[in-house]
Amino acid sequence: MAAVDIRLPWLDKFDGTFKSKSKCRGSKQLLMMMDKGFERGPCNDWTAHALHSQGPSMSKIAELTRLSIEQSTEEGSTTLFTMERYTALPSCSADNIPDLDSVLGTCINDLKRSNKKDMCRILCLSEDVASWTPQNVHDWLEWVGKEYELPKEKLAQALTNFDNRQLTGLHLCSLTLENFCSLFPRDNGGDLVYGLLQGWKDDFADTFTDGSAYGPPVFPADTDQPHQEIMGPGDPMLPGPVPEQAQWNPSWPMDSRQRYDSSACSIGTISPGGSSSTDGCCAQTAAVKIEISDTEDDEIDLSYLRRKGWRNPVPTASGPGYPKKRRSGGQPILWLFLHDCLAKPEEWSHAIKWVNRTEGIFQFSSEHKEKVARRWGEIKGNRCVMSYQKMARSLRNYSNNNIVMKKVRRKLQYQFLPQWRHV
DNA sequence: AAAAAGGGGAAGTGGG
DNA sequence: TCCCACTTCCCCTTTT
Repeated sequence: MAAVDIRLPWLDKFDGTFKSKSKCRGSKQLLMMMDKGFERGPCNDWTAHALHSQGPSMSKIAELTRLSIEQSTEEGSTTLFTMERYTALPSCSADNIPDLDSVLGTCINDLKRSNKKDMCRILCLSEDVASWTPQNVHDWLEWVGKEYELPKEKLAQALTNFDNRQLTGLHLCSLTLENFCSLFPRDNGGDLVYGLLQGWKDDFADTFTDGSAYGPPVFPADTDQPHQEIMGPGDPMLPGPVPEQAQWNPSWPMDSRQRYDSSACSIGTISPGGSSSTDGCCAQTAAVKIEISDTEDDEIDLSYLRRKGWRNPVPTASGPGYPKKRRSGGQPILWLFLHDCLAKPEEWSHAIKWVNRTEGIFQFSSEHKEKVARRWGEIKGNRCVMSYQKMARSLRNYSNNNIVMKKVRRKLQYQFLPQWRHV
């Protein structure tokens, strides 16, 4: 097997000296080595050299870190893994050995944060979305539009919509996907922008925990509070005093209006304000619908997403990772189906449940995981009975697209990546 | 050592 | 015809 040298180009931004060097074999040893190599503190730099016996895991690392692998030298049947000068290490202890995912995840988040902080400086924005003025909202949308090469006319139209309503950052935080897309249509890239907004909020959420902004997530499953509409009364698009409940509440994604008619086993369109029934043959399962206009005239080329590689760091043979447009009547999507199961703990918690809702980590039950799989197979109308093994194969494909990752060394645990933690 | 879980290549399927 | 999002099969590795 060829040696693989992974270099993190952006690490050149960091100064510092190496603090530890060691070698090991196998993932466990790698983690232990990391544990020893890491030291608490804000600026520990390190170099880790590990000899892996598993080639595929290197591909996974590359996917996780949006890196390309350059094969360099042969070294027996091992793979050489190199990382250099990594800063902002997670805390480590004997009881809390970081796994590679979390370490690299921290790495990536630091970079994203760094970029966003730069962008905040350039645009004179607060990192706290909730404190943005209407002008800040305008500037941010404009920047996103340019950064992601959204069509100019469509962007201008959306900017006008936001400007006319003088929406502040707090309003922005409170918008449901549906409401957001009524101002910035999906076909014009609204869902992309909304996803970015969620990622932006997620990345800085822990910075603003005093309740002044969007506070820590509260989920229906975690509380006895009923699901509340988070916008004020009347026109949800109108600015004005935002009620206390208008803090960002990730319960938004499970708006009951965003469900597809599972009895038809297809993703349909439900008009805003309407309701959908989950009665019928598939009543016990309803995946979250993503409403997509069927109007061909309004369709735009979504290749900008592909060019930017958003959510699809590593090109795959099967194409980019951005969820494809689905027309009314399209096929159900697995990760949406899982979201829906997770949103119904009273029905599914014995088979699948959140381990950490904030982090998007969920787990299948060893005993009842097949039930989820069977249900999925029924919804898909498969010829054969769906098994967990086969469903898990599909889930593993999601790792190519950075939608869902397997939690390393956590049996039956998976994690939605930030953009996909809410639907 | 055995079972369960994890992993990935590759070909197939069906809808749009 | 092509693309996408799986599905299916198979076989190997890792973990428990």
